[in-house]
Amino acid sequence: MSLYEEQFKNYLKNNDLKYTNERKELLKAITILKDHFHVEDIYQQVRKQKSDVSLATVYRTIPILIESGLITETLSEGDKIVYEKIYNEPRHDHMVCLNCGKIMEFSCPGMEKLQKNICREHSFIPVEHRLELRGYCRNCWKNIKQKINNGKYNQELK
Amino acid sequence: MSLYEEQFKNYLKNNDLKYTNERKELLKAITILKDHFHVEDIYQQVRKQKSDVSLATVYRTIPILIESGLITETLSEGDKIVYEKIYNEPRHDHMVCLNCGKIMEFSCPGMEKLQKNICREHSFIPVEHRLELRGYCRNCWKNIKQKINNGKYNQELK
DNA sequence: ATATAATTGAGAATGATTATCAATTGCATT
DNA sequence: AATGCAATTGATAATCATTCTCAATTATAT
Ligand SMILES: [Mn+2]
Ligand SMILES: [Mn+2]
Ligand SMILES: [Zn+2]
Ligand SMILES: [Zn+2]
Repeated sequence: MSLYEEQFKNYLKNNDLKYTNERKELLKAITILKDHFHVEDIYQQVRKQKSDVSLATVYRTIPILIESGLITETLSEGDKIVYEKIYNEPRHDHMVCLNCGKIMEFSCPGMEKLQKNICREHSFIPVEHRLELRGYCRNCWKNIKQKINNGKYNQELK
Repeated sequence: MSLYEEQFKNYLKNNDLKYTNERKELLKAITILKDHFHVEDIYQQVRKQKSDVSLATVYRTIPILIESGLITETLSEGDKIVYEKIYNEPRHDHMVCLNCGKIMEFSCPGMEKLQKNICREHSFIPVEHRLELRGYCRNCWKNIKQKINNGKYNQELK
């Protein structure tokens, strides 16, 4: 039994929740998914596993996966929420390109330290943080500069 | 004419947009609103001004207010988005209490510097950032500790 | 005053998420 | 292994914030 499964089953047991086939499939799905994913990605992955888990159950299970420390809500793009695995994964924050939507990861221990100081100063007990840098990735910025030089920077970028 | 109005009218003119009565009322509304507010707060404020601006127009105007640099999308609580004024206001970030929802502000120049460095390292051109610390405010944490001591920390906190 | 493109309100539509509820199932206990 | 029961599920309806549609209105350049 993987550490992932161990962690999940422990959480379920401690909360009088059952380890159902659907939850087994959903656990498998997120272990397979890479990087950042949407609710719909999870749903599509269980379907690839030839399982009939309903979308309602996907939604119902997400809070459990979060509570059990396996995934987290990373950021929201428009109305869709982006999730990712966090169990045994290194902490990190995100840069999002405003043009192509690419998500890049980085980590910065110095920043964490500053955050802790600030919390102490305000008697605030931190549980989690979310830092999102929005701007333009190398490629998109190159394209934008080009269009500006050609006088084509009217309305649309893409 | 206030700086606020000046800024707004300039933006409108530069983009072939009209300075309508509805936009006048909405501008007035956000100058009156304090701190962090929701779409519904803006709508309620224009109604207090005895104006019949429709909710659709409130939604339509928000992107314009953002584009013209008057307000910004600060954070999202659940499905509702929280806005605040930024014109001539000092930059800052937010702490949100997971128990009572209180939003506290802070600023940290050191953090801004680190962010710039990271962007440079990744050839990322930053436009804006959003940092949100989630945890428990002084009061809520005090209550929580008390309940733990009394063995009452079963499910609900509040 | 006129022309024209932008704007508006009302209400329909969208789309992600949540709630409902009868049928099913995991699992602790005989 | 059979029983009992609370937890779970799928199907589908409901929510609710936001966006879209379109005919009627309005701001602004000339
Ligand atoms: Mn990530
Ligand atoms: Mn603020
Ligand atoms: Zn990009
Ligand atoms: Zn609090």
